[in-house]
Amino acid sequence: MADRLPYGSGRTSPQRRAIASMAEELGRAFTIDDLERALRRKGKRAGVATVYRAVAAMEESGWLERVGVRGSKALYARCDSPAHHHHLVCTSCGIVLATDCPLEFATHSAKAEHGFTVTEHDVTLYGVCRDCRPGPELGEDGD
Amino acid sequence: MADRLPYGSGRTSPQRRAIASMAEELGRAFTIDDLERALRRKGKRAGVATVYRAVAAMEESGWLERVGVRGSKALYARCDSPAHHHHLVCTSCGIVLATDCPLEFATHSAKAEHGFTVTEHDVTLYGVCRDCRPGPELGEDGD
DNA sequence: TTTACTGCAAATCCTTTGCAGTCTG
DNA sequence: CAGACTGCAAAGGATTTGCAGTAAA
Repeated sequence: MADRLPYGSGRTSPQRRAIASMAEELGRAFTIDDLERALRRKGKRAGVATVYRAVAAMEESGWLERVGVRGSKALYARCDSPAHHHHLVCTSCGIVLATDCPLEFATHSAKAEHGFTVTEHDVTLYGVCRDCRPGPELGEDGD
Repeated sequence: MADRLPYGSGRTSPQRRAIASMAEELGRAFTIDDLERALRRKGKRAGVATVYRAVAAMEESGWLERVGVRGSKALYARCDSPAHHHHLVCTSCGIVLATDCPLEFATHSAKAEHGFTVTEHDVTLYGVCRDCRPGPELGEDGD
């Protein structure tokens, strides 16, 4: 378990517990829809509104993060790291890796070149993770 | 005018001409709604669907770019630069500045550290441009 | 003349909200 | 017991689509 509560100061319930453990179990990026489907597959049901509300609470508590979009649906993922970072989302399996913020210098150059003060930024890198990458030299040297 | 046609190989029409010139005139980031409003203010009308379709055509032809979101609405801006780049969107006045892609190295490190091959990325930096920045030492030293 | 563009309205899609009922603390 | 949480269904907001009519080429 994490040392941070899934739903901030909120109350718990069978649904929220199921939602939290499913988010944990999925391990990778998911949409609200993915989550619901996964729950249903396990025989656990939760109304759409409940899932949206629970996810919102978890996001607010920092236990979950919005890591981009897939089509027109928001993507979320479990993410404990309190440090500022960004996400590498595999478009094949949805695994989410965290990467340090690569924009410190961009922020600097924006200021230097344009006098622009960056206050926020949205960054998500999409691509294919090691395990999903096809290719000849994908040996089983790793894990 | 630009040496690139606003709406690719499409046909022209009074509406599309008005939409294109308004996008040009606005100069900064706008939502479909902003655009419509601006047109109406000039006495030019265009149905929502028409604006959406025209903007889609212009985006596809590369004459316009999606430069982020404002709330739940997509933000667009005129942007000729054919080179890969990202946007600095002023949250105060909406001016859009282009900045070189700051992610080459992030892409590299993603690969080096995680074996992750970045194929796409969404990056928009929000902040305050020089002209909108408040503060005492906003001298007229620069350009 | 052909067929893309227009406009309106209906339809989608994702997400949020209202409300009465249930359950946690 | 008070108030959060749940679920259903209706509401919302942005964007898309169907269709008949108009107008570029």
